[in-house]
Amino acid sequence: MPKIKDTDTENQILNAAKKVFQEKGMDGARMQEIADKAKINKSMLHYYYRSKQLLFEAVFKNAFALLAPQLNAILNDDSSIEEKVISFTNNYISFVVKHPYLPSFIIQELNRNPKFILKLKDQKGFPNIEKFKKQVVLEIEQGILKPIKGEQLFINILALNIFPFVASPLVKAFVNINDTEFKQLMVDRKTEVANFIINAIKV
Amino acid sequence: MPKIKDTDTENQILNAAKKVFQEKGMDGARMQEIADKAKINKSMLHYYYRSKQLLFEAVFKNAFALLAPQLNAILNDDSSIEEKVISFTNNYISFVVKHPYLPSFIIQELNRNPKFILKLKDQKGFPNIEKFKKQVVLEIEQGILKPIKGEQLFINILALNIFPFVASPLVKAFVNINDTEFKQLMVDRKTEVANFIINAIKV
DNA sequence: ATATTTGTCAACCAAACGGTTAAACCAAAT
DNA sequence: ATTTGGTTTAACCGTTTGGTTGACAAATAT
Repeated sequence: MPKIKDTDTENQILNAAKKVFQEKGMDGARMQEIADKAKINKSMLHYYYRSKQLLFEAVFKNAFALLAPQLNAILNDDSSIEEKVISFTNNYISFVVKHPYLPSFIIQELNRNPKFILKLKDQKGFPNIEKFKKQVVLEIEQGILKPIKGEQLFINILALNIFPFVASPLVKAFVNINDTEFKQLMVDRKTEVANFIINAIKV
Repeated sequence: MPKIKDTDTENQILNAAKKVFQEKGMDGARMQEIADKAKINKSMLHYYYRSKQLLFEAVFKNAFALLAPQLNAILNDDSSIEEKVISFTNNYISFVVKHPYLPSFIIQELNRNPKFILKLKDQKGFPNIEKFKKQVVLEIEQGILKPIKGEQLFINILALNIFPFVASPLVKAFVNINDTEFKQLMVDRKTEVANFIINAIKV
């Protein structure tokens, strides 16, 4: 071992690759731009990650690993559905503000290559809906919730939270607001969406 | 070999370009693939549309022109909010089944180039939310609806309807269902989503 | 019939792309 | 002091890309 494990370059590359891939997607990203942003020679990209595909997969898995815990919070936690809805909508907005390109990046790239998710599904920590479904059935039996399928409720929660960020240019144009007003509208949604869902499902 | 009155070529090109662009996006699309699919020489693409960018814009505007009337139905119609929600959720699913790649195509490409929507905003027929907002205020005053901002309600309606199609690979993986089950779930949503929204907003 | 315009194609082109190579570099081990 | 082996670089390579050219055929105008 000649040098003291110099993982710095590898990290610079991954950070630069994150930015470029998440902003431009696999097809739009250029290896040269990643190298420039990481301030290293283009050959280093291949030295550390062999190919564009493998570098991309490193970035993608990294991004997905950030998103998964957010979802597991609502799927595997032991609190009530109502509590889950409140905490999830609250947390998710803060999360997206930190990683603005992340949700649309994941969705866009999975649309480009839907088979890719199979590689992720096997890994532990991949969100699983079974516990959530049982909980919904139970709370309906207990007369807490109106009848609804767990799958549909989960899709609705995801949709109301994720969609405005994924489709933000469209939403801004339709609602006819600028970036500042949009940001405020999203902050308002922290309580707005939770109330909306709870009104919809509570008896 | 030109046959009798051949404006047909231009249409073949546009149809092929629609398929390729909507499936692979601007960056992933290849002019050669479009030419092959249209069964014409690659030079014809430039003869009729000058550049990849202009061909793409033709496809994009065409796609947007299909989506806009769907949204105007909920924004400018004279029926009640409840009726609008029911008819929109009902119609939208049928629409997406006919044009599966369309919503994610529009969203993806606007994320890639958000400025592009400014070109569309000027055109007449571009969805405008003002009438809808006034209607929401009115129905709240009349005691029909619970208090909610028109913008938020509109975003929620869009989200619940559009999101599952835009994020279909993700949804399929999380809910752990195959294509057939997903299709069924989407059909169920025709009534499911309408009920969900109405429960959430009706007094 | 002849000339002009429009439509079509095969061949070609320069630039950009992802990836490779071979040599230099440098800190630790001998 | 020399060897060693991971690290870095400039130059290079084959392929693909969007786009162009020039010749030519078909349709239309004269």
